[in-house]
Amino acid sequence: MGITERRIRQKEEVRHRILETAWQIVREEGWQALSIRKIADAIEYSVPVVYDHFENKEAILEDFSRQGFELLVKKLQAAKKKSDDPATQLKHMADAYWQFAMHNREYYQLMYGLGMACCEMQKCAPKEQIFTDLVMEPIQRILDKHGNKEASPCIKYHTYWSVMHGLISIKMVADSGELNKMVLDDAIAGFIKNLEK
Amino acid sequence: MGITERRIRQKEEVRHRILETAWQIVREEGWQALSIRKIADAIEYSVPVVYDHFENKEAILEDFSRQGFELLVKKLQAAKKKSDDPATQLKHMADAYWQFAMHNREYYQLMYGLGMACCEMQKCAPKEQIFTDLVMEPIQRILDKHGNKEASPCIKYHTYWSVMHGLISIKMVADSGELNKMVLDDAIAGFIKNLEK
DNA sequence: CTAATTTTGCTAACAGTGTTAGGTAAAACA
DNA sequence: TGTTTTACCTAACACTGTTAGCAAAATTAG
Repeated sequence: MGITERRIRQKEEVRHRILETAWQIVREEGWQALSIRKIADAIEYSVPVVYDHFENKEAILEDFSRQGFELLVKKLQAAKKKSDDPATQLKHMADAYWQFAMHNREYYQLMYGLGMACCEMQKCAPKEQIFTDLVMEPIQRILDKHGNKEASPCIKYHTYWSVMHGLISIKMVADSGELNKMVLDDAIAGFIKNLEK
Repeated sequence: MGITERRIRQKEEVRHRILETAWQIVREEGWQALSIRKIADAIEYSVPVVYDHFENKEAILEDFSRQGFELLVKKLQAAKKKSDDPATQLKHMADAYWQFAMHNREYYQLMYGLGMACCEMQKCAPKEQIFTDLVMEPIQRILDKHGNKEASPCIKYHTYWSVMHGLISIKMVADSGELNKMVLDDAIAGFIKNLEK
């Protein structure tokens, strides 16, 4: 009885085309230009069909957000593997984070934009956990190596994260040109030096 | 001939009521709940009257954004005046920035939210200049005092700004509780220490 | 092979949004 | 008093997300 299988496959294909089309619209016109009707037109179906695959518009955005987090985690993991030295790992991850944001602006805007992030971050607790592990571990190693027992690794983790996010988010909204990767490198270098004290 | 004067005053009053009402809606229901029709209903005028005072909705938001920046600059200036020591000034300003963001969430969301900031920051070049002066000067003084000639004050300025913004913006979207003012203090302390090297 | 049932997809609407064209009544001026 | 300006409103346009209800097609059961 391969009939139902075929139907599921067909349904999956429409779902895929919705996401594909939506992504194309976002790339060409930005997030705020994305509408259900535009998607429906592009995939040559009527509007309610879109609602057969996604509960609402937010569900589509959440899907992209999830994709974005998965890609980012992969990039960060790959960056971390490039070295065994914790300080170098933190530098490489900052580099990867910067690259991700610059080459996937649409993802980044969605993931950390005001619209979604508040809802998304809490739902993505496991993903947040990955981030924590990824960053906390090298921080802890540096603190241990230098016998820095006063510093809280949790606070340091948030500091590291904030420095990266702050730089990139400012870069995104007010790309002044002066704000290049040197600033991030400087900030991360300062952060690491402060860990070693 | 005080007639025209009175009419100007009346017109100004309606404009003021529009802003007042809009602000109330934002406080009670958030930015995304603000609509022209709601404003019109609340001030007991028809919709087009709103457009006699503001070219469009964005103009209303820009007005709030301007208010926000003015208030923030005042707070930063006041914080800076509390001390003559440049490091203490940077700390006090970070403190004031944090306080501003926490006690004026609506302003902060608008000023640095994805929607406006891109358009706003460029228009507000003079305001940006104030920020630059406010922060760049103590940074330069610290660098000079410690004979740190390699470091670029421009890069340092952006670093300082990014650390603050990053922390607060993450706090805004994912208020985890762990992310408190201690993190900011830690980050700023590290930043200053790195200036003195 | 026919009849019942599920699935699929559509039209059309609802309740919003920002924005504007066009007309009317009131106020100010000559 | 007549003319012109101003103030204001109704009604619409072109969108948005979302859903109710119906018709046709595909699948399943008898």
